[in-house]
Order: sequence, then structure tokens, then C-alpha cells
Amino acid sequence: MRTSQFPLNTVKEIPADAEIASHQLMIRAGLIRKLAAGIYTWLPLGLRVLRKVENIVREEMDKAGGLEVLMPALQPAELWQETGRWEKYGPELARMKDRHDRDFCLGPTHEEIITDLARNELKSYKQLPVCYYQIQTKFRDEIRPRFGIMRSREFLMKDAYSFHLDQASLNATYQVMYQAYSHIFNRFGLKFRAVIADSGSIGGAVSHEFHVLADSGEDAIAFSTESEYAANVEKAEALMPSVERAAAGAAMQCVETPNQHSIEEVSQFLSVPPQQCLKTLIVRGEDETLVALLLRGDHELNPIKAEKIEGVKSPLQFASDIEIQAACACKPGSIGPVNLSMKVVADRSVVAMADFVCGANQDGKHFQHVNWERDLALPELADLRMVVEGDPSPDGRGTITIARGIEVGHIFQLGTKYSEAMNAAIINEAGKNQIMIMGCYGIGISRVVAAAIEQSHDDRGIIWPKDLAPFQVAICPMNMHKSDRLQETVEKIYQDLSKAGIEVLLDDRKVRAGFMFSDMELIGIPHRIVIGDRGLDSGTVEYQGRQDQASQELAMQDIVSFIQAKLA
RNA sequence: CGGAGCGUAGCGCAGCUUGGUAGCGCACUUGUCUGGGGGACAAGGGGUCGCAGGUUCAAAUCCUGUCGUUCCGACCA
Repeated sequence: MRTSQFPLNTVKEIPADAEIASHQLMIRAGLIRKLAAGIYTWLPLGLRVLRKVENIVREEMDKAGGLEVLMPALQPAELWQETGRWEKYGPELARMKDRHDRDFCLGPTHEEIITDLARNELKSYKQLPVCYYQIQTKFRDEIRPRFGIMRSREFLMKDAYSFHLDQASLNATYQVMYQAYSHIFNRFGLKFRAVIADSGSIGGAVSHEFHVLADSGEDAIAFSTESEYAANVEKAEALMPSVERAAAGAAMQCVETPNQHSIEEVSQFLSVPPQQCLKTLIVRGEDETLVALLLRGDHELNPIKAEKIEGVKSPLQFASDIEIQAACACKPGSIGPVNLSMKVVADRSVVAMADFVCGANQDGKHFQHVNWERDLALPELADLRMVVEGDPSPDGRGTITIARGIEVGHIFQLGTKYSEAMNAAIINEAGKNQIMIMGCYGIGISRVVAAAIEQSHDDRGIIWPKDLAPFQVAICPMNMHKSDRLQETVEKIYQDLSKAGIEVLLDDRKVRAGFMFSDMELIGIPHRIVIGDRGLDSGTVEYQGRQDQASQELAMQDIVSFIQAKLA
């Protein structure tokens, strides 16, 4: 490709509404342009990258035995009503009516559609297991689209769905997918981790997320220092503390703490470390009740864990000040479990607390030297908190460290959530109807592009991993329009590289050297060849890798083999 | 949906407080010079100042409404 026929559309200015590096660079490098909030056009250069991602995914899915299909983006409400998701899915589901006043939605995901397909097309157990996949545009009317393509409303996703007769078969396919995903992300050339995940609203039991590691990632991942354990912090289990509780000391005592509400304030006011304070949070329970959740003062509530507690309303809702006033006779800053008349659930770490501080259920007062089993009974225990650095790893080996990641893939064992609701059954070996078991496996194709940039860029621009780069090699001729001899040589190099199957971008614009260089660096071409009149006489060109500090001389006749070696 | 900000040339912005000829940088077009790290000079094209209404002799500027958009909190590949 030549830049005279493949406009680069690069811009020098940093777009005002782009916050993170990948968003800025995607605009600046001319990969995407915004059409509306969270909706983007892919320019030719960006689309080349998107297709690379797509093709790698397609190849690996095919290898893993996936069957490609293409389902409609526009979906009838009836199917969504069958699973109850027409009601359950909030305003994020873009609904609309057709001219006959029939309800439709733009598909945010395709469980209903694929399950409908499966129940119609699959008749016998002999056809199982089967795994369908597609690469489709999804639409989710996000409350707040941001970070460009990273969290857009319209995005490209690969989603796969598998159907099974039994759990063992699902397990096997799940493993195959796990492996396929690992191959895919390795081929992307990105640093990634598979982590144990919460299955969220899609449902199901076993679930792993695949994260591209980047400091700007929206998700926090907990790793073990010693083992392979890795989990989304939402999911990472905080173990029962192994230390023994200290013996009770001084008698419980009510102290004045005027205007001290937060743990920080109370701990400073009483000169007691936050670990020594008990945090009491009031959340809504089922049937208009309230539930008190207890945490150690320096810990943070994990809402995902909390809403799974029996009696706690899901999704988690904090009680209003009014509700708290009515139930505890005080404001939120002074609540404590002593003499509290509601269901109380304590985080496991709370067991080890002794001589602690907690609210006295009177405004401006706290209890000090509180001890379990002396001043109040030990409440029901549960894992409620976010893990923190230094916690023991849940698998018993090593301690937790926390890193950030961008979720680009997610695999679930769905079970029968959809197949049962939609009666997707086949005839089993015994000749009886049997509901199929499902798995589902997603990769955010467009998000991978943003994640790759987020993980790999510098102050000059994007640094593409070799298999995602829109072109592998850039040729920058110096003052080509002035020299016929140079023009011929450049043309030959371009042809030679192209014939060798290498994707070359020849910068044949009549622009100055610096301009070419900065453009090629901005758009992140991994390899650059500079050729000028002075090299012609010695039969050499200059080569510089995108991340190299300096260029090196290269004999003209070695170019193709040299580049091939670099690409291998 | 709640709170805050912003809509002026393709992009980034000034002008608005105190109403009176619509401006700057980048980009774009043409020419001359230049030619290995986003060149210089000269000439040029491009704007119903988001939209609607109001106040006024006069509105980018003041008022009201509306739409869009971005940021801060609840979603997810």
C-alpha cells in the first residue's frame, strides 16, 4: 500500500474528550472517528487492525471446533420475553418498535437467539456437543460510554455458545475454549492473565475472565505470589483469619465522639488504629427488612459477595439515612452491632478483632473495648470484603498482590439457565427429551484493539505487536521525487517485500523526513526502512525497529530476508 | 437518572464579564524557497457562533427553553 492511495488521517492535536492513551492514540493515528457518544467509525487503517484481531480469533475458534454462524443484530422481543430478560435487562437494552408496532431490540448478546436456533436445529444427542460462534456487532446502551472504543455502545464481539448432553461434556469444551483463548491472546502478543471471575448477570457457575494487563485497566486482579491463582478481586476469596483472637481487656465503655462519623475520623479521635474499629453498614434486605454488615475498619465491602448473602437484596442497595434513623435511632456514622435489632452478618476477619471500637447507636457516641462473646454474641460470619495486598492466597500458597487489567474475554459455564427457560431439549440415548447444558464464550474484538494500545505505546505513539500491526514495514524514501534512480530502487524494494507476502506501507507523499517518521511512529509500524540517495551508492538502507534506539545499516539485497527473520 | 462543565471553520481554542466589522494556532489550496525528525515566506478557501424563542436600534455576547456532548457516582466484552 502507498500513502498516496491510503490516506493516514493522522492528527497532531490531542482530542479534548479523550482521556486515556488508547483513546487519544486511536483518534490521533486515524484508526477511528466518533460519530456519536460511544459510536465510532473505523477508518481504513483501524479496520486493518480490527480484521487482524478478528482473523486470529476466527482461526483459533475454527481450530477448536467452533462452527461459525451469523445471527441478526436486530432481535424480536418474544425470545427475550421467554427468558424473562426483556423485563430484567434495564435501559441498557436498546428497544424499538418496527412499523407494525412489534417490539424488537438491538442485541447486546445472543443467548436467546442461539438457544432458539439450537432447539430448532438440534434433535438428537448424536449431534452433541456442538459449539457455534459468530463475530457480530453488539449494542449496549451504556449509561456512560467512555474511553473511546474501550467502553463504547456499539462494539464488535466474538461470542460462542456450546451445547451439551452432560456436565462432563461441558467441562471438556470449557477446557478446549480455555486453551483456545490462551492461544488467541498469545498470538495477539499481549501480556494477559486468565482469572477466576464472577459470572455476573449472564448467570452460571464456573467462569473465567481473560484480562490484558495494563495499569489503566478498569478491573483489579488478585494474584498469588507463589501459585497460579488469579482472580478478579470481585471474586477473590478472603479466608478466615488464622490468628487467634486476643483476650478481652478493659470493660466495654461508651465514649463521646461528637461529629466523628467515618472510621478515619473516629480512629483519629480516639487514637485507635482503623483495624481496631468495626465498620457497620446497613443494606436493604428482602421483604422490607434491613441487614447490618460488619467489616474491619480498614477493609472495604465487596458488593458482589454481599448481595449473595441470604436475606440481602440483590442488587445491593444501601439503606437511606431515614431508614437507618428509624431502625437504629441514630445517623449512619454511629451505628454498631451492640443491641442492634436486625439481621447481622460479619466479615470473617471480624472474628479476630478484640477490644474494638464500634458505634453505640446514639449520635455522637461510640463503644470502646468491645469484645465478642463477652459484650455481644458473635454474629453469622461470611466472606464480605475486598481482598487486599498481603492477604493469604485462597489456594493456600503465597500471598495476594493486586494488578490492573482490561477484561477482553470471558468464558462461562451457563448450565441450563437459558435452555430450560426456552425448552431447548434433544432426544437422549434413552429416547427421552433432555434439556441441553450450555457454555458461552466471549471476546471483545474491538476492545482488544484498544487494550493492545493501552498496554503497548510510548510518547511517540502506538507500538503494535507484530501480528496486530496494520502494516509490518514502512518504507520512507528521502526526496524520492527528485531522483529517478531512487524511485526505481524504492519501487523494487516495495515489490520484493510485497511479493514475499509482507504488508508494506510505502510513504510516497512529498513530505519531509521528520513528517514521515513521526507519522509512522504514531501509527505504530513495527519496522521502518529509510532509503536515500546517499545509501544508493553504497547499496545500503537504514533499518530501525519501532522500539530500537538507533538505526542500523542494511545491504539492499538482504532486506527481504532480514525482515522475514524479524517477522518470524 | 442524579450532580458539574462545554457547544464559535475539519481539529484545538480565544472572544461573552462590560451587546456594535467573528478571531488565533493546526489542518487544507496555490506559488517560491527548503529538503534526514511534524520547515519558511507569500497569497487564498472555509463560520446561519448547536437549535428555537425572547429582550434590544443592534445578540456569539443578556434571558428562557431545547438538543447534543464531556466529566464525577450505579453496568460490562
